[in-house]
Amino acid sequence: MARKSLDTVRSALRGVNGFASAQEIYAALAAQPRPLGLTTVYRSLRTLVDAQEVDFVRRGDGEGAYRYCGPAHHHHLVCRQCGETVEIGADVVETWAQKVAATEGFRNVVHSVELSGLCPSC
Amino acid sequence: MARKSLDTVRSALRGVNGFASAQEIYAALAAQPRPLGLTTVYRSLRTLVDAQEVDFVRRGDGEGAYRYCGPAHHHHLVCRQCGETVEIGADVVETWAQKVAATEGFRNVVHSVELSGLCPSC
DNA sequence: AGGTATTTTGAAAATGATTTTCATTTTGAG
DNA sequence: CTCAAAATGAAAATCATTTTCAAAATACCT
Repeated sequence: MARKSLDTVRSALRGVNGFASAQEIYAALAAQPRPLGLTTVYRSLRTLVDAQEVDFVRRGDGEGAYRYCGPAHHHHLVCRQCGETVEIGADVVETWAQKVAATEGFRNVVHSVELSGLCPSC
Repeated sequence: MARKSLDTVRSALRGVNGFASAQEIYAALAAQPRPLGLTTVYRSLRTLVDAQEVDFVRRGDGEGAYRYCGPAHHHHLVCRQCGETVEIGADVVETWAQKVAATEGFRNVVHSVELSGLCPSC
């Protein structure tokens, strides 16, 4: 499908430390010599998410945020005040999720865990 | 502030087993003898959330969902095919969340855990 | 009760992110 | 080079949510 644009979005996302919204990426690329249309940015992001190359979460205000994310699956603790994000390991949760799923007879279970609070500086 | 409408929304939410979006509550109340305006529904929900009487989370599609939340806090496992919902205890997660928060120095941490998969019948 | 200030409501417009439509451009195969 | 399929993006359409603002309900004072 996408070729050039996919690479563009991917590297834009890689260049970001943490999360970026589609709008932010679009804005960042607008300065570049070859800007991408908003439509294309959304399309590429979706492709990347489908390919599990990119993580997708919702910010508190409902805006979607994307992050380039290697193969590993993990979770975040985000400050609801300043947006500061900490990556956290969640082995406990992983195992728990599997166990619960098994107990209830559910298959193909995926989980999403969101922790939010106030970071030390807020 | 609100008086009648607050009560209306509160009981509408109580009558729901699980989560409901503002739009859903509005639609449900539209049938009632004294319907509430959408604006008022949103206003009341916000008030209830501020008062910590109601829980707020974002569904995957970005729509906000509200749940009347007595003292007990629990989680769900929902079938992505038929919508079947199972309530699950998550003591493990509760403790884990507290520990992680403490480790990172975050205060006032709330967590939301969503598990979804295919239920036995699907 | 009468009158006025304050609060509550909700219809309609505004916002903002995301998706769709669709015509144009680019790319690739033959 | 030519034609068809894939990719692109501008503009319109969606949709949840918020804001605006004027009318309606309620409270308060005399």
